[in-house]
Amino acid sequence: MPQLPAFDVMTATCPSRTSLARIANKWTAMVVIALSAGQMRFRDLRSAVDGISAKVLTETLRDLERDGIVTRHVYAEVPPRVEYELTALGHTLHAPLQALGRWAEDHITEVLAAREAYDARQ
Amino acid sequence: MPQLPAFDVMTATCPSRTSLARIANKWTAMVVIALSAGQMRFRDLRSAVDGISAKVLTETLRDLERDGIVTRHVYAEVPPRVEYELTALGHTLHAPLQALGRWAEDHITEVLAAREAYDARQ
DNA sequence: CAGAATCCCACTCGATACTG
DNA sequence: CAGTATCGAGTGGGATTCTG
Repeated sequence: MPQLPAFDVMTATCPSRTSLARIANKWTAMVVIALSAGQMRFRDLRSAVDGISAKVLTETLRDLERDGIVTRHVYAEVPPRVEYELTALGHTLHAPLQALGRWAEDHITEVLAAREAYDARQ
Repeated sequence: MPQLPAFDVMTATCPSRTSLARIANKWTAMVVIALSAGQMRFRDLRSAVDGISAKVLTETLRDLERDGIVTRHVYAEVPPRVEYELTALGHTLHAPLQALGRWAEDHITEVLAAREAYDARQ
C-alpha cells in the first residue's frame, strides 16, 4: 500500500471537509467562475449559469456568503438591484475551480469515449 | 455587467457539464487524491477516505471507472483482491482536485470565522 | 475480502406561484 | 427585479444483511 500524504481533509471529523463539500460542487464552481469576471447581479448570474433555478442560485449564494466567499450588495432602488461579488477569499478559490471547469472541457471527448466503451461492455 | 469568458461548461446542454458534476464532488476528490499515491485495494481506500461507506465507495469507483479515470484490477485469489489505479486521464485530474483539497485546508480558519460572523448576525 | 441487495431517510433540485 | 414559499420527484448516502 502506497504511502499516503498527510491530508486533514481526508479525516471525517476535520472541519475542512465541510468546506470541501461546499466548494467541490458543480453549482459553486460555476457561480464562482461567473463572478470571477466581476460584480454581477442576480438575474445576470442566472443567465450566466445556464439552467440554474432561482431557488438553487439563492441557496448557493447564501452558502457562499456564509462561508465568506461572496458578498452581497443591496441597492435601495426601485426596481431592486442586488449585486454579488467575490471576496478576497473568494478570488483565491477561482483558480482551483476554473482548473476543474477547464479539465471538464478539455477532456470531455476522452470521458465520453470511455463511457461509451464501458456501457458497450455491459 | 462584466464580460464573461466563453465557457462551454456553463451551458446546460453541454456534455462537459455532466463531467463537471462528477469531478466537482467531495467523494471523487478524496478518492482521486488517495489513488494519486499509487494502486490501492478496496479496503485500504475505505480507510484512507475516512467515513465513506462501502456502498458509496463502490458507486464512486464505478462512476470513475466508467469515465475512464480509474481502472479496476481483479486478482483471481482467495480471498479476493481488487486493486484500483488512476489511468493516465485520472492522473491529469489529480492536480486540480488536490488544489481544491488544499484550499479547503488552507482556508478553513477563515471559512469558520466567516460562518461564525454570519450566524451571529442572524 | 469485495462487493451486491435492500431499506430508508435526508437533502437536492426543478417547477410553479406569490411578494416586497 | 430579486427574491420567498411550497410541493414533489429524484438522488445521495448511511446501516444492515447477504454472497462468491
